[in-house]
Amino acid sequence: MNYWLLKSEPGTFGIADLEAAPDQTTPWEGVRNYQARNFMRDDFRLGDQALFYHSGTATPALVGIVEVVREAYPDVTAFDPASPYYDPASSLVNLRWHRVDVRLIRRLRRAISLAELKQHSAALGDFALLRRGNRLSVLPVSAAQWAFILRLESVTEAL
DNA sequence: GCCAACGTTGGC
DNA sequence: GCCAACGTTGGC
Repeated sequence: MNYWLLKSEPGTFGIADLEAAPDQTTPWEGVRNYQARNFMRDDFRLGDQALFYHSGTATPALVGIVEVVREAYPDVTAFDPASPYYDPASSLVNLRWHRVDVRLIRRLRRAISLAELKQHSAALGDFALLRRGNRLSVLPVSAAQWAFILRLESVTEAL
């Protein structure tokens, strides 16, 4: 089983939107970065879990845990000229973009902010989220990082 | 709103 | 294949 982190701006699609979605499940679509796509297309497996991260907010933070319930399939938003994710270079015979489906497992008991994660950068090791200038919207999380973050969830923030 | 990081595009 | 221009991301 692999662990991941998925970024989303809550103004576009936040954890509240996922909670409100049918079966608390959503296609993770609109990813238009090759490295992020490759993770989803090549490495996302049924049952993999991912941290749900809110970006572009006053306090960017981890807010939930989701599970992969469908492996990669065509991201048809790329075919729709009316979609903000439209990409005329993608078609069914020359498929460029993929999506997966994820289902909410649960919210975190408390949001864990980026600032808090940075305080634990030594324990987290080489964490893609904390790498300088990282803008990847889909990134891997090691089993050790995953376990550490879930332990952190149970701890009152030491500030 | 600013700006650094960095991916993509396209001319050559 | 190089690289400048440009666009986007995302923290602050």
